[in-house]
Amino acid sequence: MEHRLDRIKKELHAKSYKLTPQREATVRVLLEREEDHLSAEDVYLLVKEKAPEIGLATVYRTLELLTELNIVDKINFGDGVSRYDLRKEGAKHSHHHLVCTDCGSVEEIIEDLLDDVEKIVAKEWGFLVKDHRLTFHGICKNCQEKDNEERSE
Amino acid sequence: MEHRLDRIKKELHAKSYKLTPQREATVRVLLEREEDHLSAEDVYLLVKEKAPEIGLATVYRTLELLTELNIVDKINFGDGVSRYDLRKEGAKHSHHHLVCTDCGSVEEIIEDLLDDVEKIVAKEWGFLVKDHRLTFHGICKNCQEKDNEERSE
DNA sequence: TACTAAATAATAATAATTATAACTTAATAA
DNA sequence: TTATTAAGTTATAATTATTATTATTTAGTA
Ligand SMILES: [Mn+2]
Ligand SMILES: [Mn+2]
Ligand SMILES: [Zn+2]
Ligand SMILES: [Zn+2]
Repeated sequence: MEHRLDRIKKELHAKSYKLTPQREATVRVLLEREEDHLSAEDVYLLVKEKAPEIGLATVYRTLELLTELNIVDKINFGDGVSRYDLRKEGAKHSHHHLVCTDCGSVEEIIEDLLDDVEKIVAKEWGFLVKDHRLTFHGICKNCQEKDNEERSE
Repeated sequence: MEHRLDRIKKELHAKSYKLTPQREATVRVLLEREEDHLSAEDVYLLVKEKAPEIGLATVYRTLELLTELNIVDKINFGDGVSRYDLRKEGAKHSHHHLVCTDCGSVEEIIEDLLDDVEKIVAKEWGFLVKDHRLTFHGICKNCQEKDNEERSE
């Protein structure tokens, strides 16, 4: 954790952004809750535990900055809020998501499954792909099993 | 156009929703601007030309209903608004998009490029895919050509 | 330690979306 | 056709998410 924090500190300094305690606290929250997909408000409430004086606008500004630096991805699952998702160390692209329409769970696919598709897009559409957003909507393994049990009772 | 409108009328009636003039006007706008990706406000302004007395909330309700019926897809390109995208006739899935980060243009890919990926997701993650959202961010053909010209000058 | 651009807190403002309540109407069937 | 009524609409208010403003503070640097 300290390792990744250090890398992020360096990325900030490399672009001559200051490392404030507020920014550090925000990054710590994102690292601690890496699996989650927190909204700005979620992040704000968690950061407040470490740095109670922080303002919501500062959290928004920090998340915007981290997005600009590609440290986090700003994603949207169709509820009214933006969510902020830490990139895996060294990842070039946003990772994929599996959203269960039944229980609401969100699984992550770290492996990049789009290489072939991107080749087609480059070839057929002449589009130079820089990044992607891929989300599947459907029924997660758990919910399928639950359904099966209920049906066989 | 009248053909597709009729189909949509029938889909509404099949679920015992009424076809009001406001809904018809909204659907007509969506059909006329099929290539575009209109926000609720965009739709509202266009519908007002046909039905000046319509309210913005009615447009929101109508778009919500059409989304529920999978006649439109509610999509989000990361600017602050939801956009409403008519499904192609008979399409089971939301289609893909190419968003140019340079000029802001949005191209559509109607062909479904995710069949193979979905098979992997089903097999490896046990996830039952019902729909997907795929957007590529990058540089469109036009902007690439413009860049090349400038560089060679 | 002093300097200064950058960042923050504490608002206020804006923009998008949803809720409420009184009125209107599309579909249905007598 | 007309009466009925659940569903839908308008007008407006409220809520929620996000961004802007401004006076104050501070991180990085010399
Ligand atoms: Mn994720
Ligand atoms: Mn589209
Ligand atoms: Zn589930
Ligand atoms: Zn372009």
